[in-house]
Amino acid sequence: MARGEDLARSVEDVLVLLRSKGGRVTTARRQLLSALFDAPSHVTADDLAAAVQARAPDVHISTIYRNLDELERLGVVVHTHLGHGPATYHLSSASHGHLVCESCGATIEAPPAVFEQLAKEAIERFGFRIDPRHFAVLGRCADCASAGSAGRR
Amino acid sequence: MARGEDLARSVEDVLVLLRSKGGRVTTARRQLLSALFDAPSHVTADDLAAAVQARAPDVHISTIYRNLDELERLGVVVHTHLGHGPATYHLSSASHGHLVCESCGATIEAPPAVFEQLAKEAIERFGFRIDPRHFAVLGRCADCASAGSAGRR
DNA sequence: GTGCTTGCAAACGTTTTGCAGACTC
DNA sequence: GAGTCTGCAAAACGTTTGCAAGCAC
Repeated sequence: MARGEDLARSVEDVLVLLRSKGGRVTTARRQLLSALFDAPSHVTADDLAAAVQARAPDVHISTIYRNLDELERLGVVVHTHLGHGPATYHLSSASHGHLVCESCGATIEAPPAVFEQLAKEAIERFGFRIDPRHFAVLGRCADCASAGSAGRR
Repeated sequence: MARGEDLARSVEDVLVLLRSKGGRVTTARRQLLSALFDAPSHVTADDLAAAVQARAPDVHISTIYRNLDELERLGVVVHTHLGHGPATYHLSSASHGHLVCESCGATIEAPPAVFEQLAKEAIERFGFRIDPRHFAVLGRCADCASAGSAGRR
């Protein structure tokens, strides 16, 4: 059960983990990790590519995807589908649920406690173990809700 | 506040609603609605296209998308992003939350009660009004969870 | 040297768009 | 007849893949 998330405290930690699984340490990987550690949460693969390319221009977006995949397999990052649009990625240590406003796109990071009761209900009723990191709860933020029911979508 | 969902009890109801907004009643729309009323929940645009085309072969997938959009604007249908893959649509009257297993893809329809506490927390903490119809909660279903932590992804 | 990783280009599946013609009202 | 809706083709979008060359070990 010991997983990447426990060990991934720094870029170097992850590189060690990677090497221990027979992986190689490359510039692309080092830069991607560095971008992930620096990034605000909710970065898209594209954002990450831009950050990486600022320092290593030749790194291709497909390499970003491949490595994000790899890092996810190691448990170092998770990705989330925020409603429409591209998936967003972040370190699994920065785990949290998301509340995304359908009107204005604002994203609120919700502490796990908010999902606790839901998690409990899901287990009790269906034996279903939710993973609150992996999806977004859509709705209306305070501002948009009070702006009236005007403007659906 | 009176919205499509309240009135949309049958294909004809929706057509009336449509007409009242200056829309026209066409074969494509009639068939799409009929497909929606017949369909199990969680149908993709493609599924709907297939159902419609069984009776009206020339209806193009782009028409399906355009009309689903329109119907969503009217509040008659909602769409949901089930993890990866295509969006799924259903009548908003058939509203419910979704629990989707990341391992096996099983979909559990959860009654609104399951989301009640989450809804309350979100409002209290953030003034955020959740829309539990519009997203999926990912995790592990009972079978996959008990099958051990084997098989991440 | 072995074999994991990469860049590139090309494909993928889903969804959106522009347009001219067809149809509803 | 006015204006909405349609089919079609083509593009957009995010993502994945095959391949040969390149690099870490």
